[in-house]
Amino acid sequence: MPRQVDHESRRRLIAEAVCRLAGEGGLEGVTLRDVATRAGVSMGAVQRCFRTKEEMLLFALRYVGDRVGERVRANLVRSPAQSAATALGHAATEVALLREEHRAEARVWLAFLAQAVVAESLGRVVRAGYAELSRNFVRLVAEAAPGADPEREARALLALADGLTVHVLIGHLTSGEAQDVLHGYVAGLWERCSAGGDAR
Amino acid sequence: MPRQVDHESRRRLIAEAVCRLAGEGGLEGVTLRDVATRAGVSMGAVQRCFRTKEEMLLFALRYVGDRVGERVRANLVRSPAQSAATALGHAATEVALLREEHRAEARVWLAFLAQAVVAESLGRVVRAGYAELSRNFVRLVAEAAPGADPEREARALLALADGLTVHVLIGHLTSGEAQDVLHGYVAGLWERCSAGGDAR
DNA sequence: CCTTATTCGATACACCTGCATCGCAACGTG
DNA sequence: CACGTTGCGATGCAGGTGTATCGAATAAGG
Repeated sequence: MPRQVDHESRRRLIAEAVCRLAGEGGLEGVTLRDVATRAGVSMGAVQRCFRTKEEMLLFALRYVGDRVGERVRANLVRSPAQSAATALGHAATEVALLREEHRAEARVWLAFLAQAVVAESLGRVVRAGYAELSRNFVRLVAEAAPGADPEREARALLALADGLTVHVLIGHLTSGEAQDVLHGYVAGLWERCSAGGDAR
Repeated sequence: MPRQVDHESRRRLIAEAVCRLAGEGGLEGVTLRDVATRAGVSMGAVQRCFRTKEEMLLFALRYVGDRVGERVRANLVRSPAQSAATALGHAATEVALLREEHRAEARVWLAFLAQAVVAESLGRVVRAGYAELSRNFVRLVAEAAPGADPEREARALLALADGLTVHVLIGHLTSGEAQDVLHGYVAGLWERCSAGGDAR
């Protein structure tokens, strides 16, 4: 067996090239040739790692999805140290990808999102990602705001975070404004249910 | 001057073909040839109406943006008859494009949105649309919830509506769940500020 | 009637796409 | 050391893309 290369690490290398390209020019700007160039390998290598372009995109999508999910989970495990409410705020901020250094990641995510609406294979992956996020959020909400309906509040928070991400990407909101909105919302949630019964 | 055709109506005809195609296969599935076929004209006619593809997409984007904005505005003018809070709910529901018959429009909008992040020309149009929506929402919030910070609440509501739209399109939420979240949020907003001061 | 301006449909063109193929180089094993 | 297996880079290929061009059909003005 000659020339054994670590396929998995190469796949990650290529996935990162995909992400950088998608962040710059959207998913339509992702070409096998450009990916190969950007990753510093030849087209043949890309073709050996992924039988087809769709397979490559699916891998890249899981790659970024996992990274975001991982960060949220990391936030969760060190949440006991903080109040559940602030943990919720941090998690939402994380999901909203508001920090400047995650802007590229957010662009990639939106590009995949738009494609996932019309491509069922991507849709499945995206849904799975959101399902896990949702579970985590429900848990956090139940802990932080025992009075409210956790399912609904979690859905609202997740949707709000995503909407804010999009609005920041578009340039309709600044990152600071979005953070302010998110912070205000979480504070309101905490206030509403610490006051007693569920809202509505 | 021979064979005078109504260019404007033909442009709208083509824009609708663009929307139908974008709703089915995303913006990448929009081809000049397919557009011409779908609109029932020849490629030459499309090229006479729009010098370039980008020009065509821009027109189509404004076309759907105007339609949504128009519906929101129509909701606004007949709002005096209803409470400002329910008017706000209706407007948000309208923006979220939750009704089944607007699902296609929502897909088109998301397709444009994703492209607008990386194409400045589309971005300007999208931002302009959101700016107008935002103004209307601020007015409604100020009327419905005098206690709260209208700017921030309007931003939150708009982002929430958009986020819900995306989650419904992806299949993470059903239309009913989204409507429930939206309704709950508006109710909470009303409750929070009718109780007195702004939240936080 | 003939000219002329305008629209339209078809086609040509250059380019780019994803995928398949093929020869060469690299390596562990006999 | 030879050898065969495996990876890889380059190139070929068929299809599709946006745009430019061109001839024909049409309808007004002289």
